[in-house]
Amino acid sequence: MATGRTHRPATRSRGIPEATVARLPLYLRALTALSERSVPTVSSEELAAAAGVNSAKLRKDFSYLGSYGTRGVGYDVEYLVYQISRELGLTQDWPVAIVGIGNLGAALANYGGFASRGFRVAALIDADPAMAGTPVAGIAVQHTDDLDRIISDNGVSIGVITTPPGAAQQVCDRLVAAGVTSILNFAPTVLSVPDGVDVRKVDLSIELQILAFHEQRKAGEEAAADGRAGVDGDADTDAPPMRATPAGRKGPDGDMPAVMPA
Amino acid sequence: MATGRTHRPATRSRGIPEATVARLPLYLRALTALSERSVPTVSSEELAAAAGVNSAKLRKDFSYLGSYGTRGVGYDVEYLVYQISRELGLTQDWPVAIVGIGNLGAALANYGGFASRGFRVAALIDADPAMAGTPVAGIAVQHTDDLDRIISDNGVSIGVITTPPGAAQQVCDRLVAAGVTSILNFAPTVLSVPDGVDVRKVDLSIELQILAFHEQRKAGEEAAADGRAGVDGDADTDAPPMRATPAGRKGPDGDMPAVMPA
DNA sequence: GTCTGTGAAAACCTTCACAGCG
DNA sequence: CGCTGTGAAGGTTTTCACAGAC
Repeated sequence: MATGRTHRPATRSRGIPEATVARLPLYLRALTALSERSVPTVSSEELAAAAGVNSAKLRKDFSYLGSYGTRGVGYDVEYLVYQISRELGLTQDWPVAIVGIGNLGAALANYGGFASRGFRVAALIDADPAMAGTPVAGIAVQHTDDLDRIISDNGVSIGVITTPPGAAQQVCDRLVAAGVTSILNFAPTVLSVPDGVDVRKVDLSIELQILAFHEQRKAGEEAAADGRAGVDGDADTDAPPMRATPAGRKGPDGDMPAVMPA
Repeated sequence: MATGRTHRPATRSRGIPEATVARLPLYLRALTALSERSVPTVSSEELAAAAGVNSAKLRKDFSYLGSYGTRGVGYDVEYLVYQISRELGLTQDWPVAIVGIGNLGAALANYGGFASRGFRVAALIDADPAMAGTPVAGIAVQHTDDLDRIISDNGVSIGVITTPPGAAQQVCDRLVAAGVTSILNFAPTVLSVPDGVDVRKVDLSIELQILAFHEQRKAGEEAAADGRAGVDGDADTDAPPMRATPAGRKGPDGDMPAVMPA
């Protein structure tokens, strides 16, 4: 068994669907904003608009948590903030360790929204001995050699990996061995972890590629719209970067560009 | 209609399901690694393992693109790389503008994996006049005042927002007005955009909250495991941060913590 | 009357399992 | 044989639409 279990078996964990869990933070953020403006109650319609979902979905989501609304009125903002926080486990504080203090790791360490809701950057870890002791966002960077001790001493169960891709799996293994059971991975690598460890990934380049897919569709479907047409940057050589050896296949379009020594 | 359309209407765009599109970049990355090691062909089983999915899913995904495999053999690596790249629109080059050159924006500008596949950082834009002209990752930062011109001059259709949350919607509006039709949003805000504009969001704190949810579940279900028990950091005051006015409701557990002057 | 909570229907996604090509 | 491609089955998620609480 070498391939990583990345996603949990979906709907489990006391009945709340995974899709709903993924939206609770959105609701919480919208509710927190309302709370700061001292808005006492909110309807499913309003809250849904603020969170960017539709109201039927929101009501169904909330129905998994319990009956927290009042018919004809809406939801009590403070009360919902508390219930969702509790459901998400944010009424306790989660010490987090960031491993790999390059540009991105430092950016995350400095990110304010981090600490705001239940999370606390407990340690910054890097493999570069020259960085040890350097303060980043007010926290001294520690060396990878001490990873085990740092994790245990701080009771860290959530780790963030911002190392180069080549180091990610090794760091992951060490984090897991030290007791981390949830990992947020920014390295563009598929991580293998034992059962019981959760991995979520954030991947820049994947998001851009998904956007490019849709962007291409738009360009293709609306042949020539109107204003601002092809103002192209400076000379781009559009040469297809391919050389390969396939045989005749059945594809929807564009079979292969250049030389094919089949 | 003020609330932003964040997700596309799902399966459309010439039949490829959205879930499949989201995995194509994963396959592409795994294939690129194989290609660099000069592996000529790969089976669905092997490729699936490398991409962290199961093989049935992978085969179904590929079936939406066409019949690109050879029974009894597998898939030609180079050929698939090309087909997926083409499907994702990566055979052309996409100039990208990053708006908001703080820690995160700078980190993205420096991120190598950016340029590797079809994307090119064409412009860095920031609202701070003091930053104008400063080179970041070898590119001079330009001022927000020139946003429109910068977008048009470079033919940018994909924008990345890394501003503080308060500025995000405004920047978004300006990007859209200038012709951007795809946005990658790192600010923790729900963006409103007109139809036809795609928004994807990357949200740190949401990912952490989802992990916390599962982490809490684990802690709750395995009452007291064994080794490394509660070594807590320095004194944390665990006072529930609540004061509100709800009435008796039906929830699964923990109705509200402290003083309730209902 | 208003707005929640929820069964039922519809859409979507994943997994199974096997026919059939090489 | 081995491995792809794919109907069919099984799950999950979204949407609809309305009964019923306030």
